[in-house]
Parts: sequence; C-alpha cells; structure tokens
Amino acid sequence: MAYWLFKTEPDAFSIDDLKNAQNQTTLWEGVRNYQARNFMRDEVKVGDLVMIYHSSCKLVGVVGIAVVTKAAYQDPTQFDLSSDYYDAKATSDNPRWVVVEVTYQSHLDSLVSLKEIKANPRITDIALKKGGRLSIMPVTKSDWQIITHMAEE
DNA sequence: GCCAACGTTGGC
DNA sequence: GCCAACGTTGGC
Repeated sequence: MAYWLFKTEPDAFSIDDLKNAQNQTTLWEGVRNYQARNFMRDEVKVGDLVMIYHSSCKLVGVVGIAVVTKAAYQDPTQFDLSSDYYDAKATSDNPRWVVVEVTYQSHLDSLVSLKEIKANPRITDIALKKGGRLSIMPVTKSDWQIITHMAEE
C-alpha cells in the first residue's frame, strides 16, 4: 500500500465537501499535469491512503485522510465541452487524462500547516518542501507517520 | 530539439 | 493582488 498527497482548493472542493458527498466519495477530476497524471494512471492503487491538502486559501495544509476506492480510468470531463477541464486534443481512442475515485476516511484532529511541515527537519522527502506545484505527489511512510502524528499534538 | 514567450500555480 | 517558480507551446 502506498501513500499520497492530493491538493485541492477548498473554495472549489474541500475535505468537508468530500465528507458530505454521496457515499463520501468523489472522482478526482481535472488533473491536467502530466507528472500528476502519470502517478494516478500508473501508481495509485485501490487501498492506497491519501492526505487531502488545502491550497490557495487562508489555512494551507493537510486536513484529512481519504482512501482510493477505484484505480485510474478516463476522466469524463476531458470530453465535456461545457467543462472547464475540456481538452480538444483528447479523444475516446486516445484519452489524455484520468481520474481516480477517493472516499473520505477522516479529518485530522488539527490541520498540519505547510509552515509546520517545512519547519520539521524530520520530514525529508515530500515534494511540498521543494516548493513544487505538483498536485498529486507520493508521500513516504516515514513522512506520512510524522505528519499524522503532528496532527495529534 | 532548443529556447523564448507565455500561461498557471500557489504561497504570501 | 503580487510575483516567483515552474510547465507548456510553438517557431525555427
């Protein structure tokens, strides 16, 4: 089982939106970055755990945990003319973008902020620290345990 | 296949 | 809203 971090803008879709969604489940739509897509398509598996991270908002950081309930398949929004995520270069024969399905698991007891993560010298591997803008990133078991533990302090 | 121009992300 | 960092595009 692998660990991941998914970014979302809470004004658009928050951890609470996930908790309140039908079956507490959503398709992780609209990822339009190849590196992030490749992780979803090739490596994200059913049963993997996902940190939900709120970006571009007042309190930036990790807010909760979800679990992957379906592996990658075609992102329907790439074919939807009315969607912001429509991609004219994607065809059903040659789709570009994928979704995975995630299901709400829990809120962290408290938000673990980006500032705290950056300030913790024990957290070594996470791409967040490198100022990357990757929206789907792997998390090592060590970093996962440290971050979830920080939420309990 | 290089690289300049442009667009987007995302913290602050 | 600013702007740095990064990704993508397209001319050559």
